[in-house]
Amino acid sequence: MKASDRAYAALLSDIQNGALAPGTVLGETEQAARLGVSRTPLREALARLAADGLVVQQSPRVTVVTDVDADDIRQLFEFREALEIAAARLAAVRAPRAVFAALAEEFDQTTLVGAGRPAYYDLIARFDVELDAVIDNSYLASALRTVRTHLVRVRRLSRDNPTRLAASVSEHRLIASAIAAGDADLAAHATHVHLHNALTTILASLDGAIHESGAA
Amino acid sequence: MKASDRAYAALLSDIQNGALAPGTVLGETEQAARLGVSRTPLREALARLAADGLVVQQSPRVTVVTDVDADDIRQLFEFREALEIAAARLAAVRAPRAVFAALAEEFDQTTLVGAGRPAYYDLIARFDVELDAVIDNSYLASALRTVRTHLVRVRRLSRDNPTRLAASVSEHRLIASAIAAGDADLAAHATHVHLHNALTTILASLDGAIHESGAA
DNA sequence: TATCGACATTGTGTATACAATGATCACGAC
DNA sequence: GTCGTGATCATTGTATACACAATGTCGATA
Repeated sequence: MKASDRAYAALLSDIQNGALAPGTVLGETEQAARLGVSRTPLREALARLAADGLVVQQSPRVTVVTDVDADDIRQLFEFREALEIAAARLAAVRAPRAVFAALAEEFDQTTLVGAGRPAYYDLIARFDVELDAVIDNSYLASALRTVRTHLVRVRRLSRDNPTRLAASVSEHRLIASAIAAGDADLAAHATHVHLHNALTTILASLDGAIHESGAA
Repeated sequence: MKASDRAYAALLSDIQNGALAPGTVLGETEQAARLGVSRTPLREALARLAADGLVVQQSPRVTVVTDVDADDIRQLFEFREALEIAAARLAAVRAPRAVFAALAEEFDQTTLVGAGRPAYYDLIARFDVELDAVIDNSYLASALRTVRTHLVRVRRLSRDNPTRLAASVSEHRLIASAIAAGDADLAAHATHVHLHNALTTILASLDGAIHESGAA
């Protein structure tokens, strides 16, 4: 594995799990030493992170980890909505019926069995992979990848609550079955509803966290 | 100006205007020598072009200029439609009325006067800038920038015809006035129509070019 | 005491040198 | 004659050295 890949993976992970908090200044020399690579591959890693939007060059002198505030989340979800609604419509038109019917069934099972959180996230991931595959659009796929990269941090901010998780499973089931039925409008609207609910929950959780920290 | 910026600008320009044709292999040493920079900044430039999707690392050994075929154009326009419809809707909700009313008026004037091609492209560019500004969404803006970068090459493939240009001005006028009126649905649908017409023209022009070259 | 200037320190931008990997060509064996 | 194996060569990946720019601090002067 290339040193630049290792550096990118390490920095990405550190930023996503919060080890490198927003606002942290990433000096080339410093990070190169920390990760055990030289400055050249580290610069490449930083450039990739900058392209992803996870770090930003504030001045030629300082590269910092980007912040995640409520307005960023708004922007991210506006973008996400545009992409995922388009994706859902395309999938409804193009997807082989069987694939998403099977996924809908699995979402149904997950609800009934009440499987744990990991199982759900795994199922969601497979749903995303299938979606990317049937959409057959590298631009959309690439943009969705960016969105998902940022979502990892957003999810970390808002604690996931079990009620929301159950609702989310049910919403996914509807989206999958709409795609399976070839109903583009329903797939689009169900996606819209899903994202609206997800955003509402996240913002509420964020407000709660602010109030708590304010009270503490 | 940084050497890496110069290299990026030079390569971008060369790719967009066709001096570096699709499929061209870009060796680091070779291009560094050609552009008069060392390999380090050139690598950075190549990385940025790869992030833009204008070049691709086929193997760790060869970086080539990406091809533009009909399927790529389909993908690009699916993506563009998702972004621009979302952008039009957001603008209709958020834009100060006056700004886009003025733009609509200018599009109207352009039609009447029959101003030349450069004036139209200039007006379009200002429309895009205004759109980006009122949308206030860095993710959307960044994705739209990528789309526009690719569109430059697509436009080169299809020769622009005057009839289409006139229609395009008229379509833009409607989009601008819909945004000015705060009518999100109309702005979205007018954008949809505009992109449909643009794509149709491009694909037709592409077919024509193929037949001609086949006949020649 | 406050402000301006100069110098030092730190960190990035670029170049170049070195190491490693992959490809190609030639030679030999089957 | 063809296939396989090895060696050489080119090209990338990484490291390091050097140059330049920016910022901060210290001192001197007003």
